[in-house]
Amino acid sequence: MNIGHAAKATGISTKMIRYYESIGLISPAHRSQAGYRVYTDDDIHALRFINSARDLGFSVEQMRDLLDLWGDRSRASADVKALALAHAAMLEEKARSLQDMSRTLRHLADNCHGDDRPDCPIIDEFAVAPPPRELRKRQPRFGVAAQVYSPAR
Amino acid sequence: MNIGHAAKATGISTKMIRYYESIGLISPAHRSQAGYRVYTDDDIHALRFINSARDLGFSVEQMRDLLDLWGDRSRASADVKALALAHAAMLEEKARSLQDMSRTLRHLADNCHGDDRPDCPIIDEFAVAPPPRELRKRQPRFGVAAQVYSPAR
DNA sequence: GCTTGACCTTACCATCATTGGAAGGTGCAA
DNA sequence: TTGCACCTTCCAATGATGGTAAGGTCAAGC
Repeated sequence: MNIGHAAKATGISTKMIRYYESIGLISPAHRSQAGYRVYTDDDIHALRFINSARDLGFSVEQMRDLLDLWGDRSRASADVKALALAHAAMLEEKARSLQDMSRTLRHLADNCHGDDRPDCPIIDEFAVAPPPRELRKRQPRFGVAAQVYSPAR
Repeated sequence: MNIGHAAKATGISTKMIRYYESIGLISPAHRSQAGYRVYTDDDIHALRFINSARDLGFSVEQMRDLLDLWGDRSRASADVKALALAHAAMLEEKARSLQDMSRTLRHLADNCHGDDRPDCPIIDEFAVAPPPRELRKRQPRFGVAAQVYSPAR
């Protein structure tokens, strides 16, 4: 199976498959005589694993940990569970934070006429509110896959 | 007021202030004889506005739209409200998506012994689940500030 | 006046996951 | 043989941010 076929079979683009190989997330594929990458069923299995983990918001580094555990069947269960639960907690925290943002925005919008009058608290409050000396700790500017916990290695 | 002072007054790093200038989000600051950037109260006002919008998850492009509306007071209210509500809706959708991910993970973890036995559905289901021919449309791989709506220009 | 240290300047490079393109080689079918 | 779809590697860009290096400036203390 060549890389295009593997991409269709796993939902990961050929670009990303090569990238994952280049960063060592997956082991280098075997090559045909012409130099084409050739994928076995086991490779496909691993790529599907990666695709699922990616859909669940795991970062590449987290996937690396999961794949290590996968390879090390003897100690998989407990560690994987801990990793998954920690990740779930982080996802929930992100979700809460997004909801807070949304609530703030809707609150501002509620006090905005929405007609042609120029005064609108969305604009005014934004500008007026002083940045109080970092009580709100600067969030890592967000991307779901940010590493927030250091996983059990 | 020079850039360091402006940074402390607004909560935006000097790096980012220069960056925002370089991409045209803010107009170029006046310069002192020595070439130092000099900021007026109006500039500080704009930077605070940006800081608040950033905290609410707006992308640079979205902030650009908001700043345009800010400058164009005659039609601000309705457009800003629409922009804010659309953004709020997007934030909620992201939050829901994160919660779905979390729920899936916790569900998998529930069926994982968490002891030394090697079988753990977190691992097994990941790998087994086939990637059904793109029913789940590939999410834009997430960052809160992704442009999802095209704002009223 | 000189030194010191804190600030400023520009210009790069790195990050993370991903996409795009260019330039060239390969496989297969008509 | 031609053509097209696929493959290869390499290089660059994205967005928002952090870092660093090499050099200029300012103000205080001596």
